[in-house]
Amino acid sequence: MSPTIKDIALRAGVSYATVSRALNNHPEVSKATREKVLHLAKEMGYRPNAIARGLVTKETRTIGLVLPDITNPFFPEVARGVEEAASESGYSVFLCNTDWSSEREEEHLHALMQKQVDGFIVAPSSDQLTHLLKILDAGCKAVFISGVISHPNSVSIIIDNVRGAQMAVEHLLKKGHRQIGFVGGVQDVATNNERFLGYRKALESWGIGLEWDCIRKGDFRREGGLAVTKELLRLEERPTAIFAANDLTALGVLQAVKEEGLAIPQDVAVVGFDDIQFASLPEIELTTIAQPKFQMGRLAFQKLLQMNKEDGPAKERIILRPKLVVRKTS
Amino acid sequence: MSPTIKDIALRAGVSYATVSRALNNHPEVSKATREKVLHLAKEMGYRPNAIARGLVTKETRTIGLVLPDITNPFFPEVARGVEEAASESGYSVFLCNTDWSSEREEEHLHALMQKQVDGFIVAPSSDQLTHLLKILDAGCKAVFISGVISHPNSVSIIIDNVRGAQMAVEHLLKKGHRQIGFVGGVQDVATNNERFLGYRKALESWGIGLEWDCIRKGDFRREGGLAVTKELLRLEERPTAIFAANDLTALGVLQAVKEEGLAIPQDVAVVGFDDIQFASLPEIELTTIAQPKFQMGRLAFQKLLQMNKEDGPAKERIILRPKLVVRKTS
DNA sequence: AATAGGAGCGTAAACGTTTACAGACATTGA
DNA sequence: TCAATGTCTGTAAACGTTTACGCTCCTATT
Repeated sequence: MSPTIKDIALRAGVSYATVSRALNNHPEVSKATREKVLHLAKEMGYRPNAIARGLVTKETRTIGLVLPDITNPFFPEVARGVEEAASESGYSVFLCNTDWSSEREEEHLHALMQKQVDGFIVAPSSDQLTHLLKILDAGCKAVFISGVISHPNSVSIIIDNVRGAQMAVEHLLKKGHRQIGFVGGVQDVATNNERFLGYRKALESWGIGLEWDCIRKGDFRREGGLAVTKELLRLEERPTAIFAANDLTALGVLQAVKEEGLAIPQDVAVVGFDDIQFASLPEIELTTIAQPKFQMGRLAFQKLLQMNKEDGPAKERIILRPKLVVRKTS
Repeated sequence: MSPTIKDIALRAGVSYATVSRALNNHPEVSKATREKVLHLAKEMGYRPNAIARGLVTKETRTIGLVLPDITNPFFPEVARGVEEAASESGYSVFLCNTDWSSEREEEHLHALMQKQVDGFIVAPSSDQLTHLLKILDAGCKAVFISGVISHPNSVSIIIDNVRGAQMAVEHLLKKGHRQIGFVGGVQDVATNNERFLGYRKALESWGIGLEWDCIRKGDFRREGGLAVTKELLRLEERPTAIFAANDLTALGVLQAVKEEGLAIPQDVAVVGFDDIQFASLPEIELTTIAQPKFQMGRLAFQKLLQMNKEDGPAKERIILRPKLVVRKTS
């Protein structure tokens, strides 16, 4: 179908090894033949077969990006960073969506390994890390976004979730709130656990006891935040403020508050986490904790590339600083 | 590193051709050896090398998804549909982002071809279709989302943009508006052109002349909608309603109207296009034209698969029906 | 004039699979 | 008993590259 290196060799009257060398700018080929080959290649519409090349070089210039929910605006932003950095370096990226399922995550990792990706960027879908460790032990390189794994073949890029959550809750405390609810995300996910921990720490450091009634789990999506908050608001002692584990959840919280006929932030203050682009809409103006999503994506790819080049063990942990963005919901 | 078919063959005491047959469930291998091979494969942690397989079968079980802006919530929804359908069938998907650049689109297509993808799903970034036609002529299969290309190797899945825009504008007309602005998206994109055409048709059929001052181009993002609408609202005869080429733009329009101190929908009514998930937020309640994003993604993959199986020329054109969703901004 | 070195190129092996073909052996039917 | 058939397996080629090795000239050095 498409011409191969042999077809070019035939017409150029040289061996196909020479063609390969010419195309790859190896020095040991004469100017004359290089030009002849290059010209023929263009003329014949030659496209190198990356599969064949990958088979021998053991480098596919391909990475896997495994995300829990591409539908959550936090992740596309990260993905864009990854994709941009990757394509600048001539890499392509496989996108995998897990729907927060550890099983689907594992399946995807399997598939990607078989496709011989040069590395993984994964935002873990659960605390079930055994299959992640397995691929690292198998020699694969990976960088983890939001979720830390200590392994020589990996680097973790995380925001300080505990600190971020603490900042969020302290902000509410400073505003005078004492009854602060927590609407969590998917259970057994590091992100959620850490943010909950930050919530606890903030309350503790202010000498406020945990009110377990005020602590609910959602699903990191709007629907969960909505449903769970409705329950919260019907408590006898309803919270005067709510910290949501992420912005999507916070949007659900806002909706619930509104539907219960309460005012924001007068009756109930709300703080989210992520600072997705929709948090800044004038109709929303959600107070939240910002993370450098796009940069995290770029950084993740850079680190992965770096690990592959100089392949001394990395085991790095990059901790980014969260930033409180105060808007109108608090 | 990882064991190959030959390693298994060695330990099983058979030739590696037999191992291959056993692993692929070929009928001509005895039950005994099949079981021995399968058992050894599991024990040794064998993972087939999809690259090597792809080289001989010329099937990589891999497709390319080329999108203009993964950051626009419309596309992740489509992507999720594609991804889900793909992984159900054992396919992986390359994600490519073009930032609405025709050049980057072409670069991505190049790269994907070299990686021997089995097909493309692309939402064209411009009306510059020559490079798309080129890959089709080269024998690649593709399905196009929102953007129609007539070629035996392609099928197009589009929503009837003209009709949708018409519905949007007619809705505004019925509400009594006569001065209706159009805030467009990126220029020379089919989606934008068709929606503009629908806008014109609606006005014409009601006998209303085009007011070129009321017609502006944005960038399919919030920023564009915001900036451009500010201009619109400062016209002497400012529009009483605005049709935005997509929801992201509409969000910018809403913001502009708000910042100009005008009321929605009393002073200015707004209709968008896409029905992204954030359009339904209680704080937004954007009237818009809905498209079945997730289903479009799934369908796109199915059609692509189908083209590859029964490879008679397809040249299909699937036109989906838009749906007007009336909310509070009109 | 002889030799060393280098430039340019070809040969062949390798990467890990799939698969056409052929061979070995057992089974069946006459 | 022999041929014919069928079942299972092995051999080898192929997919499109890269690259180690070696060969042939040519040039420069002594």
